[in-house]
Parts: sequence; C-alpha cells; structure tokens
Amino acid sequence: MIAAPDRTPLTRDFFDRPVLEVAPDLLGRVLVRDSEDGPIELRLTEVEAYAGEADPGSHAYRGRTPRNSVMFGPPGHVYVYFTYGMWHCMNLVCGPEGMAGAVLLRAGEVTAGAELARKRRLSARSDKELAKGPARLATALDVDRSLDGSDVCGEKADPFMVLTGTPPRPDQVSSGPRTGVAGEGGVHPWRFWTANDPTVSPYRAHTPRRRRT
DNA sequence: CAGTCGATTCACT
DNA sequence: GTGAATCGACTGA
Repeated sequence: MIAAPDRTPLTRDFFDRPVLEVAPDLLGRVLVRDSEDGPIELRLTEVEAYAGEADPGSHAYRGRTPRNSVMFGPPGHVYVYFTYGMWHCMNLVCGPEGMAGAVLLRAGEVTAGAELARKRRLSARSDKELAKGPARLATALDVDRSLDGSDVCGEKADPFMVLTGTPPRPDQVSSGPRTGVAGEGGVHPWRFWTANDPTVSPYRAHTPRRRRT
C-alpha cells in the first residue's frame, strides 16, 4: 500500500539546509515516537532555531563538548539535553555537518497515543498541555539522554520518524524572540509557532536565578 | 575542585 | 506572580 502523501517520511535533504530555513518548515510536521508501550504522534506547533557556534544562545556557542557533540554531526539526528536537574529537551540537528545547527521542539499537539501520553504527563490538566513546552514534550514522548544521537531519517530511523504532515499556510506562521534565552541571544526572532494554536507554550523572557545563600 | 546556573515546570499565594 | 525542585555541565582559579 502506498503511503498517503502527508505520511511520507522527511528525508535527510530536508534537514540538510540552513537551520533558519528548516525551523519554520517543521511546523505542522508529524513526529512519530515508537516505544514498547506504543506509538505517539505529535503535530509540531512550536520550535526554536539555534544557529551554531556563532549563536550566544546555543549550547554549541563555546564549541564542541561531550554533551553537545551530536549538534556538530550530520543533520537528521536527535540532540537531547538534560536541564534543571529534572527535565529533558529534544532537538533536531539541521544544516551541514560541522555547523552545529539545531531546532528545539517546544510544543505540539498529540494526534495519536494520547492515552499513553496522559500516563506520562499526570499533571497535565487537558490534552492541550500534554506537549505544551519543551520538557513536557520530551516527557510525553519518554525522551531522555539514551536517545541522544538517534537518526530520524532513512532505514536507521529509530525510534523517531518525521512525516510530511500538513504545514500551516505561510501567513499562519508567527515568529518572535526565543523563550528563556539570555542576553544578545535573546534578540533574534528565531522562535516559530503556528498562529492561534492552543498547544503553543507561553513566552517567557530569560529570568536570572536568585543567588543561593 | 568549588561555584554557578540552566533552551523548565509545578505548587502555592 | 513567586519560589522551590534538583543535578550535571561548564568555568575559572
């Protein structure tokens, strides 16, 4: 059986473009996460671009480290980081190898496997909140550092795939400053979301943490 | 090797 | 709106 057009997996070429071009183009795409518990599918509604070593907001800003090395590798792979001692966040590496571009997946609408996502997101007050925020998205999909480096393209795509989906019309794509990014990195409008979508997370400026006593 | 802080979320006022 | 939770990565000495 031929796959429906909107169920076609995105190829490596899709990700092998400048990250600022790929990021808005990811809206409306469908991320599939397979696991032993079952599949979950997510329609992406909010992303942020991180533009490599020249971007002060990026984990790649100070060069390659053990944590961020996947960002420097080939496009079409998953970069997962652990933050605030509790949470994971998930990116898709974009752009040519060595450029360290990545797109943070900030929010989406769970379009399949909601029952499973609810079990992992007990604090969610409605299904709109299952993946409303990058750490919530990763929690709903059961993503952690063990999945860092996963390939999302071709035969080796496991446990993720990204399908063509239905991108929003260009006039429905909004952009603005990235959430929680400090200093100069905060000025660029490199956050992209689908206009008026209820699963998009609220914007917050960077908040410096109070000093511990 | 100690100090600092984070691409956040949640409970509570 | 405010503050706590919680720990690994990175920095600079």
